[in-house]
Amino acid sequence: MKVLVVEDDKEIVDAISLAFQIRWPEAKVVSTRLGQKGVELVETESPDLVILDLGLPDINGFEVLQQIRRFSSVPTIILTVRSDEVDVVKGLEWGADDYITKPFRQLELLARVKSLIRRHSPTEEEWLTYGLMRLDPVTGQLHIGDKEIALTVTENHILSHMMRNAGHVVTHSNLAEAVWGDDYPGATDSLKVHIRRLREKVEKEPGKPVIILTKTGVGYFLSKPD
Amino acid sequence: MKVLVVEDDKEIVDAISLAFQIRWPEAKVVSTRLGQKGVELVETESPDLVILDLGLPDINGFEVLQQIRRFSSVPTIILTVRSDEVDVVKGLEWGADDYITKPFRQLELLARVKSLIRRHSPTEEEWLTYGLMRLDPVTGQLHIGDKEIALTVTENHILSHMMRNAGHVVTHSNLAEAVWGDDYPGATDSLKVHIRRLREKVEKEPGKPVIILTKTGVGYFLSKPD
DNA sequence: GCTAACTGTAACCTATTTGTTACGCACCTG
DNA sequence: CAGGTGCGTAACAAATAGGTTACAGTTAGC
Repeated sequence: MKVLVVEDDKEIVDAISLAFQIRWPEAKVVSTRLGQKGVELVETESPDLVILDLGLPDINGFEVLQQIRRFSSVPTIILTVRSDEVDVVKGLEWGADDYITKPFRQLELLARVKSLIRRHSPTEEEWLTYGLMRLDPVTGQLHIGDKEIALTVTENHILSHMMRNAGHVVTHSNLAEAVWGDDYPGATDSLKVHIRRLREKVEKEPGKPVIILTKTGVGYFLSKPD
Repeated sequence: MKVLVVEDDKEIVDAISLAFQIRWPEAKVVSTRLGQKGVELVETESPDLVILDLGLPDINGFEVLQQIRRFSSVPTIILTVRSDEVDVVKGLEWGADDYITKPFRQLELLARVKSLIRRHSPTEEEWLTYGLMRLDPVTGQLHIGDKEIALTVTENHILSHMMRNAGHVVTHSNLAEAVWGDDYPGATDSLKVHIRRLREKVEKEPGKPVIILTKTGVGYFLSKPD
């Protein structure tokens, strides 16, 4: 468990360190007072959690958050003296997971940290459900009613991504990214083949799909479950 | 999107409903003043989000949360008048995902809700709204009241451009540029065909449009909503 | 190292979308 | 009222996107 604190006020850093020392001694706290350095440390230290002050001496806290989010989804709590609601909204919209205003109480900080870590902890197993379908995205086992169907990894990627966006259209590029990662080869031709194969497994009549539907020119979406 | 509010103070319920109505109209708000009823509603209504007051007339809010957590991991925000830190810590440790203290600001509530929902469904989308119409310009899905209509990419270009210029007349050339890019072929004849097709999807009587109106010699515009 | 399963490519077919054209109607102008 | 302009409408043709299938290369498991 490693925590990165990006904060220029030494007192605050000490308070945070102390809080962890007392209540969560096995956690390691790393800190820096510069935003730029903070971004680098996220990369080199790969912390499990970032606590980020919005008012930094070098660059704006939002800027730091934005840069971090370009390559990492590390849980991040923003810290602000201002109780200014605009900052909070902005921070959350830019990808922060939580915020806390200074002055804060130790207990509250730790409770939020704990809650955040729990949410991100990989132990939580999740099932995706949609209508009658239940999918374990870890194993690719799909249940429809009492039938059990084994999906291949690619099919699993596609279907789980669609189920996570239940009811909404997901674009071709979105799906392609979910399957082949950030930059995928130009030809997304195979996508339609995979869709066909999925339909073969999922639909009664693959030729007349009622679950996996097409949005021409855009992508695919799951029909609304009754 | 369905929200369950468990709260006995009618004013608070109204405030929450109002906040959603204004800023997130497609969300449905269900509420009850009793904790026991709240637990049942989580089961029967399967909301996407629960907002739970800790001070309820029948049973303690923690009790409610605990019972919910026995069978559901629905994202839950707890609501408390007390800024008492112990409550907050306890709530978060018992499985709440976030908390907010009364009195709260609409923006903050919605920001937290949005952040929480986003964690549960990763696609964030921006909607264009105008009167009863809501359009997702990324996918071209259009909602009018409870109807969902699929627009083609061209129709999507046209309508989203008009919605972005809500209430103002957009010229033919403006629209043409929005659809076909900087320099479009001379004949914008097809524009009127697309307008016709849009009206077919959007208007009750496409022949007597009341939403997409013509400004002869200039272009088209959206009628003022109500 | 062999087999079965999975994946991507290509060729061909079908469906949908888009642009074109022709024509009708309303309105304006002289 | 004749002629012109601008928009609406419908039918058709072209272009594009998606569906389907077969096949071959790759991978995984035994």
